[in-house]
Amino acid sequence: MDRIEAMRAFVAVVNEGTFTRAADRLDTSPQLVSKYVSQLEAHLGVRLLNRTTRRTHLTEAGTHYHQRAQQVLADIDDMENQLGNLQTQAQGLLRISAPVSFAIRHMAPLLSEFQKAHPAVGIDLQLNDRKVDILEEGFDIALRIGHLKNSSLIAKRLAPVRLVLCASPDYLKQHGTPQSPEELSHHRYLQYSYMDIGPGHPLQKWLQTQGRKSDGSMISNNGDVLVESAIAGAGVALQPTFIAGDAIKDGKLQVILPEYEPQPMALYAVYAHRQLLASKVRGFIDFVDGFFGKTPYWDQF
Amino acid sequence: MDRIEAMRAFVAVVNEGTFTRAADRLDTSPQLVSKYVSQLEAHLGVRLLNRTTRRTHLTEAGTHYHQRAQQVLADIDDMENQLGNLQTQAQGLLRISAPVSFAIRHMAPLLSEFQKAHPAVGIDLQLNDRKVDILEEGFDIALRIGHLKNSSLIAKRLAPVRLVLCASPDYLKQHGTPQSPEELSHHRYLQYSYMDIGPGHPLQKWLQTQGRKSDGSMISNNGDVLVESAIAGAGVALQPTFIAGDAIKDGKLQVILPEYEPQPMALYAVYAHRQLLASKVRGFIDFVDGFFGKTPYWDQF
DNA sequence: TTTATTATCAACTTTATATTGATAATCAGA
DNA sequence: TCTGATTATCAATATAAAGTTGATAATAAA
Repeated sequence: MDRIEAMRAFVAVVNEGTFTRAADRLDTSPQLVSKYVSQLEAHLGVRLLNRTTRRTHLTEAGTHYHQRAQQVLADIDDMENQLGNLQTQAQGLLRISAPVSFAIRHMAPLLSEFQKAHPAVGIDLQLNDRKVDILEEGFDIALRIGHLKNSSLIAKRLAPVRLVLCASPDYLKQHGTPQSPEELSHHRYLQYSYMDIGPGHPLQKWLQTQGRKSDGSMISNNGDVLVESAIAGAGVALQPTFIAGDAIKDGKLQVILPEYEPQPMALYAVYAHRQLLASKVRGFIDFVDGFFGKTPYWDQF
Repeated sequence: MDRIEAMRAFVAVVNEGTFTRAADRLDTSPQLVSKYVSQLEAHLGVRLLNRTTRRTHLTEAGTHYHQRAQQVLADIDDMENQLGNLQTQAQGLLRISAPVSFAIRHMAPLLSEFQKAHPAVGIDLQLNDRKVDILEEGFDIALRIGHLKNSSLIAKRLAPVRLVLCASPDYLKQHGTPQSPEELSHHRYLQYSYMDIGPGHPLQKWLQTQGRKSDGSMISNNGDVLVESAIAGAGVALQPTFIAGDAIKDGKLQVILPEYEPQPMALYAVYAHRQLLASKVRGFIDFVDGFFGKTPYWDQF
């Protein structure tokens, strides 16, 4: 027995006066209403209604139960409506984790446009370059850059992320512009801590050997710093275009060995499940999907 | 799906932290708990829990739902407990309808002893000689005297009700003591309005003919009055011993034609149903049953 | 890596549900 | 008083759901 339905049946009988009219109102048969009320009485161990074939009368217990049951049913309905609204109206707080450098440069317009479209959604944007556990830390969505390993999470590809080797024109004038990967060995590498372009790539060997040097080399876990260093002529950086794009466009950096550009990575939105997704999450995914286009503005140089 | 059980499962999972422990607490299988929560989510159209194999985390919707669901469940439990107590503890107001003359003479000690045994039960005693509709008028029990027609009501026999023909010794001295029904025709009958001893009885004919006379006859719907009149020597009365008993014992009235005494009627407790009887009603029925014994005290003359 | 724990799935058995038709009780009006 | 209409409930059956068991994938800890 679904006790909630049974309670609804009982309350309907009391309010409508007869089993038949209650059945009409609940879109069911009088037999079923009768059964429901009987089961409810059996469950409670109390007679709620004195019924003849022509009329029904509440017992003392029934009077008490009716009052409170009505309240409980109203509570449940209210609760479910509230959840329904939460669901359809896209409201609540959307917690997003995003990579530091990307977020600083490119997320402000995205978020402000999203909030224009969904005014009831609050946003909590946390910048992290480590791989957060979105469930454990309570994130709705994490934006990630890289080649994703398969996991139980859903990943939606949002934009390509090109990596380019680049250095300042001044630096290249001084040290020469490499024409092949081998010539790179004479250059200083501005290394990003978590860089991984995959094994087998022509540049891979250079990246690894440079990383091991300790003579005046530079490592950072922040791409902006490395790009700024490259602009200042400190060496060669392998960085995504969403960081280096502006400097390239302005002529402050020059792309080298473009024919050896690694396979592009991608920006992903990662979230926990596909079904019964809160609409604030659904809405954000849909919104950000296609926002940057196939060739994002930062790649237009 | 029983939504209440599903809510209980969800709340247990949240409070216990895992599906398995929740299942332990609810004495069921983790599979079932999982199913319940899934169904609840499907019903609500919202994901309530983000779950991995190792841990569960509430969603925003889940947090809201958990709070309110806990409240609703507590409400329901409280409501049912209250009804349970009402049921087991015999409390509430017991509404009784009883015949006027009987109640006046014999119910006070019964009721006061009953209330000693069940202090939480209040009594509303309404005196009526008409046949009340106990459901329509909201009575729990009606005491009735007579031969009951079968109906949908339950009738429990409580005591025999003997009818005796009687008159005052003075009256009999003046008019003679009848030795056969035929001799009654010379006597004045103090008639009770609703008297019916059934067809075929030797006295039946006399009762009917006397009732039609209009010369100084006496009719009342109250037996006390008729008995008082008989004591005063106004005529012969056919009245129950619970009214006339005292006067007979005191010698103020004399029984005549005892060998023609009608088949005894009975005092009945009439109530609406056998199952799920409120315990105040059950308690009263049990209490009054046997209270008067096989030969009630008013018949001991 | 291996082992243990956990949530969920899938298939099945058992139980409950809802539907239909029938019945007894009651009321209204003739 | 009788007939027809209304009403609650019963009984039987077809359908759907619940609950059970064993298996699987994912994760955490050893």
